[in-house]
Amino acid sequence: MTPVPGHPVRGSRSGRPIMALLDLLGRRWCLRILWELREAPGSFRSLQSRCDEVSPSVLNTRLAELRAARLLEVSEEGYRLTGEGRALGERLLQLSAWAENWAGGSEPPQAPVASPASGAAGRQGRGRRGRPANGS
Amino acid sequence: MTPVPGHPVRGSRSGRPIMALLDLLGRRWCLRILWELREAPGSFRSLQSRCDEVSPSVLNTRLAELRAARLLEVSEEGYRLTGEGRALGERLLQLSAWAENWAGGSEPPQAPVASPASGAAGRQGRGRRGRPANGS
DNA sequence: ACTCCTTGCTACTGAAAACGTAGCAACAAG
DNA sequence: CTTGTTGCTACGTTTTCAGTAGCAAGGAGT
Repeated sequence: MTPVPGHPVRGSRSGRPIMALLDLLGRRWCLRILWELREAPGSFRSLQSRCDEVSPSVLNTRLAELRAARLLEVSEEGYRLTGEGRALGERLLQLSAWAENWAGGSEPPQAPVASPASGAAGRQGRGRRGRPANGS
Repeated sequence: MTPVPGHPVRGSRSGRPIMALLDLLGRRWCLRILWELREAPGSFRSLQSRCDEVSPSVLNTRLAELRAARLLEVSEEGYRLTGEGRALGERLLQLSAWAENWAGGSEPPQAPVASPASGAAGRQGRGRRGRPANGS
């Protein structure tokens, strides 16, 4: 089910547009697809290669969702953003600007914080303390 | 593995910060968590209820990732955004503004476009035409 | 017409991520 | 000591993704 503003989505039945958007954008490859199309429209297969060879099944699913959400459409030159999609793309561009700055502040990729690994959450002992979280 | 700007992430080995960000934000509940914390800090369980009872395992994973990404930290009042996190939150606010407009244009929730259902992609016949995609 | 190639997309299977529920340790209050 | 809350971990089920194979519908070349 494609999230559409105005009615409940995964994780929220409020129907608030932002929730529909957050659900839609929170799906894998969705942001990336918008990002790629923001630069230039493209065919299915071209888009697939630009998105690091994403599997066609997922790509097709995302494209269908994004079309249902009216963020992109099909044209002679392939898939491209709609007017609304382009407007959203502009916002994403600002995210990129933020990300550049973010990168500047976290260069040292030398085990900065422990990541919870793959599985469910992590390992470590058992319960924690009784208050906030493990101290900063 | 928590995506960090400066080195490869899921779906992109370019190391571009925007890719790390797109990967991070593309994970479920991530955007929502930032959104909720943007309004006010909160404890683990409070955050869990605000995020529609997200399962604690995923929440914990996301919180760990977001902390590793330095977007949020732990304080007396619970989890809260860092300076960078707050800056990102501002961008998300703009997304909300966009979403409101988006909602205005797509009110009619009466089977506007066929969603590809749950499974892999969809059904329908088999192959399509040989050109762009199924008409707009 | 007949190959050869490209494109859009579907099918199917195995792997990874998310869900959902249960429950423990560490306090705090009564 | 009992009751309640908080931060999380465990783990079995369900959903989503990934990966690969491949078909139908053109188009180009011959």
